[in-house]
Amino acid sequence: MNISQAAKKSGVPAKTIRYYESIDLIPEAGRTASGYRVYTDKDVERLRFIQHARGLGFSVKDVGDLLALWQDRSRASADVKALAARRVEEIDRKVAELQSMRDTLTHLMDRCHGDDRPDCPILESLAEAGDGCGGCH
Amino acid sequence: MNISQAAKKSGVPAKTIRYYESIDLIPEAGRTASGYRVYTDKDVERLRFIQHARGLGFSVKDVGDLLALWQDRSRASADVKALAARRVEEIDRKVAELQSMRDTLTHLMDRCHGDDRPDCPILESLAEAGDGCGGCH
DNA sequence: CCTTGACCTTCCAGCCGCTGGAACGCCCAC
DNA sequence: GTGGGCGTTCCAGCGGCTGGAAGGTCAAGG
Repeated sequence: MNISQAAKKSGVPAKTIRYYESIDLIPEAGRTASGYRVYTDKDVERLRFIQHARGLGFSVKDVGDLLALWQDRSRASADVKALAARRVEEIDRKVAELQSMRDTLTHLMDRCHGDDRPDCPILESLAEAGDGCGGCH
Repeated sequence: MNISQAAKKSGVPAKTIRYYESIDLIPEAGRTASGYRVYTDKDVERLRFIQHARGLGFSVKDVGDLLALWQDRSRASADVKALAARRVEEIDRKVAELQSMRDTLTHLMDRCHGDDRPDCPILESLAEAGDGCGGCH
């Protein structure tokens, strides 16, 4: 099958497949006499694997490691689990960071009239604050 | 004061200050006879404003808008509040996405032994799943 | 006065993970 | 044979910096 069919079946855009090949995340595809890339069902399976892993937010590098583990019949499941655990930690850090931004923002918004007067604690806080709260309490 | 002092006072690295100037987020700094950039306390104040806004995750473009509103004495606080509200929405979307990844990952991890056997529902799910759950229930 | 070393300048490259577009070739149906 | 829809390559750009090279400047110490 050619690249656009592999793209459709795997959910990975054709451009992205070529990109993955260029960074050696996937092996070089076979070619027809005229230079078109050719994909097998196995290739598509691999692409789907990648797509799912990326969907869980794994970096391309980590996806590479996951692919290697997937391929390796003598892998230890502990290695996979460790990768997943690191990803969860990463997510937790990001969520905590976002939540803290959210808390600051909503707090400031509560104290802002939001009308046509210029008076605005949000701007005041951005101008003054070190702690995101502008010494408001 | 020169750029490294402005950097220290504002918390924005010197390189980043130059970058902000290059993308016109801040006006061109004054120069000494020998070409060194010169900053005033007002410049530092602006940089601190930027730093705080970036710390709340506003894009550089949005920071530009916030700066403009800050400068504009006849602004409506509603405009600022709207920007903040959009940022909160953005955060909520991101948190929801991360949480859903987290849920999938922890669910898969629960079902993975994590020992030296190769058997691993995490890899199986990545290989099979459309829903991130590999038809496990 | 000269050297040293810490600063400053500019410009170019690279990070990540694609994505768009230009400029070209190929293949099939009409 | 011609039109359009595939494929190919390569280069550029997104955001938000960050690192490094190559060179100029400045203040302190010998």
